[in-house]
Amino acid sequence: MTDPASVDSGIDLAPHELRILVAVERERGFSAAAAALGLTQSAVSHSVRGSERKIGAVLFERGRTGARPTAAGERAVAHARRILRLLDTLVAEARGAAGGAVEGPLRIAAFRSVALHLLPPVLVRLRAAHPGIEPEVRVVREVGPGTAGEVAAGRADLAIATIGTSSPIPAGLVGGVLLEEPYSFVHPAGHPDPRSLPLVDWTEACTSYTRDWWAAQDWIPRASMRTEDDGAVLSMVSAGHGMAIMPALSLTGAPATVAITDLGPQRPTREVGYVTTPELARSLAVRALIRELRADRAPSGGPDPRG
Amino acid sequence: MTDPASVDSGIDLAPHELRILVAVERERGFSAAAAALGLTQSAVSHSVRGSERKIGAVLFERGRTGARPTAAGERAVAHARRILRLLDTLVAEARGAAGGAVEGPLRIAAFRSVALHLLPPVLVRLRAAHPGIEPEVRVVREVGPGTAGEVAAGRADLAIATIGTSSPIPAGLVGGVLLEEPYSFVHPAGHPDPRSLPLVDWTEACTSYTRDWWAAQDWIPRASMRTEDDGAVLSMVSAGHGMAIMPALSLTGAPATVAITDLGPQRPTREVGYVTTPELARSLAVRALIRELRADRAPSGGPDPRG
DNA sequence: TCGGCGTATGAGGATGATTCATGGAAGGGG
DNA sequence: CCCCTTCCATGAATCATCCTCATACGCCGA
Repeated sequence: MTDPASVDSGIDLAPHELRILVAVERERGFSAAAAALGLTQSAVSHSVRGSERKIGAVLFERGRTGARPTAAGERAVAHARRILRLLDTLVAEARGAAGGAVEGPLRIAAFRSVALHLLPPVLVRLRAAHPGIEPEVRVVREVGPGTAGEVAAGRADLAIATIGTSSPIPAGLVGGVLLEEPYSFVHPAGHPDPRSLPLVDWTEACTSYTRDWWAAQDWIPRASMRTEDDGAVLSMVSAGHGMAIMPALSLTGAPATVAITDLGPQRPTREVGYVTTPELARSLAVRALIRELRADRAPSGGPDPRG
Repeated sequence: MTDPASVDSGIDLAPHELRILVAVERERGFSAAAAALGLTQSAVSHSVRGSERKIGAVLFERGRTGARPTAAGERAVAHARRILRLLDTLVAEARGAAGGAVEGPLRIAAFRSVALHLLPPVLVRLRAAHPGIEPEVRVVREVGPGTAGEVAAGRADLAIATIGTSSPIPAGLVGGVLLEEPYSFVHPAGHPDPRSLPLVDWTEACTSYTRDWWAAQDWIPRASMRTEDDGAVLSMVSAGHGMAIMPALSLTGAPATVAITDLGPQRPTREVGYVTTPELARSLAVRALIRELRADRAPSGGPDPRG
């Protein structure tokens, strides 16, 4: 401290310190973070204390129930995540530039219907083309920050998200539209008057997309029910308890007990696309995945919106 | 490689290793880098060797004349600079969040006319709003990678660059347009037939912008001369040795010995904007600078292109 | 063949990270 | 009220890592 030359030796945080900060924030506690990292609680305590001394600010409020980040801690953790990701891409890109194969983990955030029905064949082809890539799909609710929020927070490399005027690509991220899928009218097969059934909705339903459509209809649902996810909606409809307006992806592999009716040219639609960071968009693994996603979309028709 | 458990302990490079890579690239040699960092040549050699082992690629070609980066090394060094910068901002912003102030250096790359005529009032207001910020402007020729290249290489935090179809924002970076400035016809005041004078050009002139305009004109310059920069162009014109087509910023504070003629509605224009990395776009200092840049642009008219 | 200029390498010491063992503080039952 | 659990903090010992010193290697030009 007294010697100015001694300052330059250690103002910056080492990667393991950054990892510890991120883990403490994620696990909401020192002990839990230590367990998650395979370290001792003491090591985490020492490391956080050292980081705080280097930075000169308290990063976590320690309490009875664990540790929660302060305002300074929030910022530090957000930067830490991005730095760690850049460190990974540094290694990956340098390897790639050296002529090596594409390899390493690839964290994908997707909502349920995409993870179940769109990604599997894509990832099969991706692994066939690039055996070194290890895709990890995490299902994320498309509410709040949604899947794109996972990318923004550094917890995912690429997100499959609904893209539109009401949910644009977040600032600082890049992305593109993969497919525009129509909503269809789903109802129990053989029901005499399915429109009299209550409407079954779910939390992630993009109501803003369908609201305009409802407003233009001459019939409105008798009642409405809300369920957990689109799979549950399909179960309800299949059991004859209601009808629903669902996007095509959620209807993939629907049982024969439900009937699907096209809503005609005025039907509502939603656009599904990918979102990633500009950095990762340049990485070979992410580009390979986007290529496969596009190749998957291509046979189903539609012009290429790519620039 | 043989022990899988040993892999997770150290794939990522420590800050001091990144610093050494950057120094070797800058100093073009291990010994010179060691001297610059106050280390031993042996330490640099060990460190680079360790980094190469972790990455799995040769980063520098060693020879009797020193060391030069390979393709993999180029990428690694560019990432290293950006990571080191992010580490600095992490500390600075965490301190700021705790103390309430934004502080630290802010490296701006700009071409000559912007540095002379656009930035000064902006930086005055920036320093007034955030006394802790220390802006450092570096004048960079807008040729080759240009100012945006400085950001991509991690040598600047934000670049003022010309943005257009022929020079888009580089992949992996983000940016926005600040102003669209017209080119004007500059000639010696009082000259009877300025169009008969030779055209004075300079290295950075965005000839692609003006070329189309020339093609649509019914008069072509008699001859052309090339000078060092736009300031020299203005001197030549002022001395009566030629005429030129120059953007508005370069004409700020032009002497009374030159006359400026508007080229009418068909005049060529160029767009001037900022370019930064997605990570730094989230930092407080960069955001404050962009805010002041926008505030400066606003009074001169034009809609806000920002999303 | 010999300096001069680069880098590579091995051994030893300093620096720092992790662990072990222990202490303190705050709730929640009995 | 006491105990028990669950957190985090702290000090000393252990262990890994980084740095330096000394030296070896390769390459050029005189």
